[in-house]
Amino acid sequence: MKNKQKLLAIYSKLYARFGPRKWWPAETDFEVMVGAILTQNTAWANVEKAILNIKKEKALSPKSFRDISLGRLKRLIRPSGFYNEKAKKLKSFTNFLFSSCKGRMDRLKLKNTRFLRKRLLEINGIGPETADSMLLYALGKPVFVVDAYTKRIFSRHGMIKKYASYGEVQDFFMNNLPTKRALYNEYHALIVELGKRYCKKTKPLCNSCPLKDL
DNA sequence: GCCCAGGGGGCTC
DNA sequence: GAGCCCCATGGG
Repeated sequence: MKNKQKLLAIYSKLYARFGPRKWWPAETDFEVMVGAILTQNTAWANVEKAILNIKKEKALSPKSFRDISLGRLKRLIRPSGFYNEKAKKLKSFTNFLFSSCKGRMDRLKLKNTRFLRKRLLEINGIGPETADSMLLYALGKPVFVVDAYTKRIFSRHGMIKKYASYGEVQDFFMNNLPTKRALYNEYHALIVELGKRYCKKTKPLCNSCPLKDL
Protein backbone atom coordinates (compact mmCIF):
# COMPACT_ATOMS: atom_id res chain seq x y z
CA MET A 1 0.00 0.00 0.00
CA LYS A 2 1.21 3.50 -0.79
CA ASN A 3 2.05 5.83 2.07
CA LYS A 4 -0.85 8.14 1.29
CA GLN A 5 -3.41 5.35 1.38
CA LYS A 6 -1.79 3.83 4.43
CA LEU A 7 -1.85 7.07 6.42
CA LEU A 8 -5.51 7.59 5.65
CA ALA A 9 -6.32 3.97 6.46
CA ILE A 10 -4.61 4.31 9.83
CA TYR A 11 -6.48 7.52 10.50
CA SER A 12 -9.83 5.87 9.73
CA LYS A 13 -9.00 2.95 11.96
CA LEU A 14 -8.01 5.16 14.88
CA TYR A 15 -11.03 7.42 14.44
CA ALA A 16 -13.38 4.44 14.37
CA ARG A 17 -11.74 3.09 17.50
CA PHE A 18 -11.39 6.21 19.63
CA GLY A 19 -13.81 8.73 18.11
CA PRO A 20 -13.24 12.50 18.02
CA ARG A 21 -10.74 13.60 20.68
CA LYS A 22 -12.04 17.19 20.83
CA TRP A 23 -8.60 18.80 21.05
CA TRP A 24 -7.53 21.18 22.39
CA PRO A 25 -9.50 21.21 25.68
CA ALA A 26 -9.45 24.94 26.57
CA GLU A 27 -11.76 27.95 26.77
CA THR A 28 -9.54 30.40 24.90
CA ASP A 29 -6.69 30.37 22.39
CA PHE A 30 -4.42 31.92 25.01
CA GLU A 31 -5.21 29.00 27.31
CA VAL A 32 -4.17 26.60 24.53
CA MET A 33 -0.81 28.31 24.16
CA VAL A 34 -0.19 28.37 27.90
CA GLY A 35 -1.13 24.70 28.08
CA ALA A 36 1.29 23.90 25.26
CA ILE A 37 4.18 25.18 27.39
CA LEU A 38 2.95 23.65 30.64
CA THR A 39 2.52 20.18 29.13
CA GLN A 40 6.15 19.85 28.08
CA ASN A 41 7.24 16.42 29.33
CA THR A 42 4.32 16.50 31.76
CA ALA A 43 1.14 14.47 32.20
CA TRP A 44 -1.94 16.46 31.21
CA ALA A 45 -3.68 15.92 34.56
CA ASN A 46 -0.94 17.97 36.22
CA VAL A 47 -1.30 20.72 33.63
CA GLU A 48 -5.01 20.94 34.44
CA LYS A 49 -4.23 21.56 38.09
CA ALA A 50 -1.87 24.38 37.19
CA ILE A 51 -4.40 25.96 34.82
CA LEU A 52 -7.12 25.69 37.44
CA ASN A 53 -4.87 27.53 39.90
CA ILE A 54 -4.37 30.31 37.37
CA LYS A 55 -8.10 30.52 36.64
CA LYS A 56 -8.96 30.72 40.33
CA GLU A 57 -6.81 33.85 40.50
CA LYS A 58 -8.48 35.14 37.34
CA ALA A 59 -5.02 35.47 35.86
CA LEU A 60 -5.39 33.55 32.60
CA SER A 61 -4.93 36.41 30.14
CA PRO A 62 -1.99 38.05 28.36
CA LYS A 63 -2.30 41.19 30.50
CA SER A 64 -2.35 39.22 33.76
CA PHE A 65 0.66 37.22 32.62
CA ARG A 66 2.47 40.45 31.82
CA ASP A 67 1.74 41.95 35.23
CA ILE A 68 2.08 38.95 37.53
CA SER A 69 5.36 38.51 39.40
CA LEU A 70 7.60 35.62 38.46
CA GLY A 71 7.39 34.20 41.96
CA ARG A 72 3.60 34.21 42.02
CA LEU A 73 3.44 32.61 38.60
CA LYS A 74 5.79 29.87 39.79
CA ARG A 75 3.55 29.17 42.75
CA LEU A 76 0.43 28.90 40.59
CA ILE A 77 1.92 26.49 38.06
CA ARG A 78 3.77 24.36 40.57
CA PRO A 79 1.71 21.15 40.04
CA SER A 80 2.80 20.98 36.40
CA GLY A 81 6.44 20.46 37.35
CA PHE A 82 9.58 22.24 36.07
CA TYR A 83 7.94 25.39 37.41
CA ASN A 84 11.14 27.44 37.60
CA GLU A 85 11.76 26.88 33.90
CA LYS A 86 8.15 27.08 32.80
CA ALA A 87 7.41 30.36 34.61
CA LYS A 88 10.31 31.96 32.72
CA LYS A 89 9.09 30.43 29.47
CA LEU A 90 5.59 31.82 30.02
CA LYS A 91 7.04 35.27 30.67
CA SER A 92 9.15 35.09 27.49
CA PHE A 93 6.10 33.99 25.56
CA THR A 94 4.02 36.84 27.01
CA ASN A 95 6.69 39.36 26.03
CA PHE A 96 6.52 37.98 22.51
CA LEU A 97 2.73 38.42 22.45
CA PHE A 98 2.93 42.08 23.40
CA SER A 99 5.81 42.90 21.09
CA SER A 100 4.22 41.21 18.09
CA CYS A 101 0.46 41.84 18.46
CA LYS A 102 -0.14 43.90 21.62
CA GLY A 103 -1.29 40.74 23.37
CA ARG A 104 -4.20 40.21 20.98
CA MET A 105 -4.66 36.68 19.71
CA ASP A 106 -6.96 37.68 16.86
CA ARG A 107 -4.17 39.81 15.42
CA LEU A 108 -1.64 37.05 15.85
CA LYS A 109 -3.77 34.71 13.74
CA LEU A 110 -3.59 37.08 10.76
CA LYS A 111 0.14 36.54 10.32
CA ASN A 112 1.37 33.87 7.94
CA THR A 113 2.36 30.44 9.16
CA ARG A 114 6.03 30.37 8.17
CA PHE A 115 6.67 33.75 9.78
CA LEU A 116 4.86 32.79 12.97
CA ARG A 117 6.68 29.49 13.30
CA LYS A 118 10.02 31.21 12.89
CA ARG A 119 9.19 33.78 15.54
CA LEU A 120 7.84 31.19 17.98
CA LEU A 121 11.02 29.10 17.66
CA GLU A 122 13.08 32.17 18.56
CA ILE A 123 11.41 32.28 21.97
CA ASN A 124 13.45 30.59 24.67
CA GLY A 125 11.62 27.47 25.82
CA ILE A 126 9.58 26.93 22.67
CA GLY A 127 10.81 24.13 20.43
CA PRO A 128 9.29 22.53 17.33
CA GLU A 129 6.56 20.51 19.02
CA THR A 130 5.37 23.35 21.23
CA ALA A 131 5.45 25.83 18.34
CA ASP A 132 3.50 23.51 16.07
CA SER A 133 0.94 22.73 18.79
CA MET A 134 0.37 26.46 19.17
CA LEU A 135 0.10 27.00 15.43
CA LEU A 136 -2.38 24.17 14.94
CA TYR A 137 -4.48 24.17 18.08
CA ALA A 138 -4.50 27.86 19.00
CA LEU A 139 -3.99 29.66 15.71
CA GLY A 140 -5.74 27.20 13.36
CA LYS A 141 -2.79 26.79 11.00
CA PRO A 142 -2.45 23.54 8.98
CA VAL A 143 0.75 22.23 10.60
CA PHE A 144 1.26 18.60 11.58
CA VAL A 145 2.42 18.11 15.18
CA VAL A 146 5.04 15.42 15.83
CA ASP A 147 5.65 13.98 19.27
CA ALA A 148 7.47 11.04 20.84
CA TYR A 149 4.48 8.75 20.26
CA THR A 150 4.39 9.65 16.56
CA LYS A 151 8.03 8.69 16.09
CA ARG A 152 7.72 5.53 18.19
CA ILE A 153 4.53 4.25 16.59
CA PHE A 154 5.35 4.95 12.95
CA SER A 155 8.94 3.75 13.18
CA ARG A 156 7.80 0.51 14.83
CA HIS A 157 5.44 0.02 11.93
CA GLY A 158 8.29 0.62 9.52
CA MET A 159 6.97 3.78 7.90
CA ILE A 160 9.74 6.13 9.04
CA LYS A 161 13.36 5.73 10.18
CA LYS A 162 13.86 4.93 13.84
CA TYR A 163 15.95 8.03 14.43
CA ALA A 164 14.23 10.37 12.01
CA SER A 165 14.43 14.03 12.93
CA TYR A 166 11.40 16.12 13.83
CA GLY A 167 11.37 17.76 10.41
CA GLU A 168 11.69 14.46 8.56
CA VAL A 169 8.69 13.00 10.37
CA GLN A 170 6.67 16.15 9.89
CA ASP A 171 7.47 16.22 6.16
CA PHE A 172 6.43 12.59 5.86
CA PHE A 173 2.96 13.37 7.17
CA MET A 174 2.51 16.68 5.42
CA ASN A 175 3.70 15.34 2.06
CA ASN A 176 1.35 12.38 2.25
CA LEU A 177 -1.78 13.95 3.72
CA PRO A 178 -4.06 16.67 2.36
CA THR A 179 -3.31 20.07 3.93
CA LYS A 180 -6.33 20.20 6.23
CA ARG A 181 -6.12 21.64 9.70
CA ALA A 182 -9.10 19.57 10.93
CA LEU A 183 -7.37 16.39 9.75
CA TYR A 184 -4.05 17.35 11.38
CA ASN A 185 -5.88 18.31 14.55
CA GLU A 186 -7.66 14.98 14.90
CA TYR A 187 -4.79 12.81 13.65
CA HIS A 188 -2.26 14.01 16.20
CA ALA A 189 -4.78 13.67 19.02
CA LEU A 190 -5.59 10.12 17.91
CA ILE A 191 -1.91 9.22 17.80
CA VAL A 192 -1.49 10.42 21.37
CA GLU A 193 -4.47 8.32 22.47
CA LEU A 194 -3.06 5.26 20.71
CA GLY A 195 0.38 5.86 22.20
CA LYS A 196 -0.93 6.20 25.76
CA ARG A 197 -2.82 2.94 25.51
CA TYR A 198 -0.64 0.71 23.37
CA CYS A 199 2.80 2.14 22.67
CA LYS A 200 4.62 2.75 25.93
CA LYS A 201 8.41 3.01 26.03
CA THR A 202 8.82 -0.13 28.06
CA LYS A 203 6.69 -2.31 25.81
CA PRO A 204 8.67 -2.86 22.60
CA LEU A 205 5.91 -4.93 21.02
CA CYS A 206 2.23 -4.20 21.29
CA ASN A 207 0.23 -7.33 20.58
CA SER A 208 -3.11 -5.65 21.09
CA CYS A 209 -2.17 -2.59 19.02
CA PRO A 210 -5.04 -1.67 16.66
CA LEU A 211 -2.50 -1.16 13.85
CA LYS A 212 -0.93 -4.59 14.19
CA ASP A 213 -2.38 -6.01 10.97
CA LEU A 214 -1.53 -3.03 8.77
C1' DG B 1 10.81 2.41 45.93
C1' DC B 2 10.29 2.53 40.47
C1' DC B 3 8.91 4.54 35.77
C1' DC B 4 6.99 7.99 33.07
C1' DA B 5 4.34 12.02 31.24
C1' DG B 6 1.00 15.73 25.09
C1' DG B 7 9.86 18.78 25.55
C1' DG B 8 13.52 21.99 25.45
C1' DG B 9 18.11 23.75 26.32
C1' DG B 10 22.86 23.26 27.01
C1' DC B 11 26.67 20.79 26.68
C1' DT B 12 29.99 17.29 24.75
C1' DC B 13 32.13 14.56 21.18
C1' DG C 1 24.43 15.07 13.60
C1' DA C 2 23.82 11.83 18.23
C1' DG C 3 24.11 11.27 23.25
C1' DC C 4 23.66 12.77 27.85
C1' DC C 5 21.95 15.47 31.71
C1' DC C 6 19.02 18.80 33.89
C1' DC C 7 14.66 20.61 34.90
C1' DA C 8 10.23 18.65 39.22
C1' DT C 9 5.56 17.26 40.20
C1' DG C 10 2.18 13.62 40.69
C1' DG C 11 -0.10 9.23 39.21
C1' DG C 12 0.18 4.26 38.54
